[in-house]
Amino acid sequence: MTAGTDTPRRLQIEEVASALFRERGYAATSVRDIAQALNLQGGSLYAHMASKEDVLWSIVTRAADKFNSQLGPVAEATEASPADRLANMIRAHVGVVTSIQKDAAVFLHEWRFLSSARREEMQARRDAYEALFRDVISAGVEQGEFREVDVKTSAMAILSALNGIPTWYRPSGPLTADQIADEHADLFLRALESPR
Amino acid sequence: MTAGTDTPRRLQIEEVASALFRERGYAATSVRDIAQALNLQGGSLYAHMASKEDVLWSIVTRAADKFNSQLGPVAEATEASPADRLANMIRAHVGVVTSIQKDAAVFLHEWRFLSSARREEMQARRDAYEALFRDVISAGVEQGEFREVDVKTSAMAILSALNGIPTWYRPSGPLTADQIADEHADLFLRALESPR
DNA sequence: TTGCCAGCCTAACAATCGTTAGTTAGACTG
DNA sequence: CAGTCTAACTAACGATTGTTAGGCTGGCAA
Repeated sequence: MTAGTDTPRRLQIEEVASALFRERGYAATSVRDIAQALNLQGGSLYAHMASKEDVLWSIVTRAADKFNSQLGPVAEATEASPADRLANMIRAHVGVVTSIQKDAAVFLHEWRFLSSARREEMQARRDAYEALFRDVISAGVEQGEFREVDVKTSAMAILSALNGIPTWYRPSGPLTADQIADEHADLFLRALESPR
Repeated sequence: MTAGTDTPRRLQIEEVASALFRERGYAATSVRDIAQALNLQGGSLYAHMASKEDVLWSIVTRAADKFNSQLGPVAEATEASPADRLANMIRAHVGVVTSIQKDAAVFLHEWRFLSSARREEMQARRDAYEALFRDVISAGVEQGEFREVDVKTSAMAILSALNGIPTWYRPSGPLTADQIADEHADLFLRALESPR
């Protein structure tokens, strides 16, 4: 009988798989690699998972859920100005990529190895997420708070910069996650704001 | 007898491989996949290449050479101010990622599948390249042209933003490569420059 | 004590992997 | 016309892939 999807063993598997997927990539990580990291045999994993892709799916959806839950409230706080909202969105996004660094890296780079149905679902979620950034930039431009930048280009520049963080951030480094978040918020607000 | 490394057939192989490595990833692309795209059998490729990794190496080094040759002169033009130099570096980098988009994407994402000796060599080249950006930012801060930003964080933000371009840029899109280059140079100079 | 069952093991499966070897058809070269 | 070279073919190799099936074991419930 296949166990549930949130038993302790299953979570261990996902944790180890996340680390390996990140280091070697999903396609280059074998089921036996994952098992070995847990001192198990390859076949034993199938008491806890339905397939290798299932584990990837768990990691990716959990990360996606975290991004949405952390960023949704700030993005929809329309009582704040677009500039404040964008700053909070940047800080929230950096908070996620630094707090679940491994999962975030897998979410960002390995999601395309999902089979087509799941990949398309995730693509749609990513599109919607990017739209949150385009919308707040758009609002800022319309209200004159931001310069007349190209909205899509600016949004992609911001998200690409933030999504690069998991590849170079080290918790033991000289800057805290909060400092990195503030630095990015500062950089991009100055990049966008209209001169006073 | 193995043919040379720049025969027409070899270049075709590299072109097709570059497209497939980009779409599916190096590890998930088989030699037979590459052969099929050229209407050949898998084994036939070995008349033109020593190994699958060799093809990746060709693609990656060619891209790295292009980055160095395009950016080196601009980065070393110390008669220009740091701000001007950084703007030119950004435009040069965007020029490369848009002109050899496929190869650049492979260079940026698949280089880690090289075997260890080659991977370490490429890592060193990447480090040196990133240092060009850190150095110009550093110089700008010292001369007061730039604010007192965190140099490493700013450099990574810029490079991550620029390196994201190959994943979303479409030559048929509304913006030309030059417009995208200018937009990024503009964004990041405003982000860094001291208020007047 | 008995029986159950989760959790692991071993062994094997069909498919596919990168790569090698031997062969063949056709186009040049003398 | 004979000889050589090129570029492809087919076939197979050993290894590895994801996955399945069946058996063993130790601890808990009745």
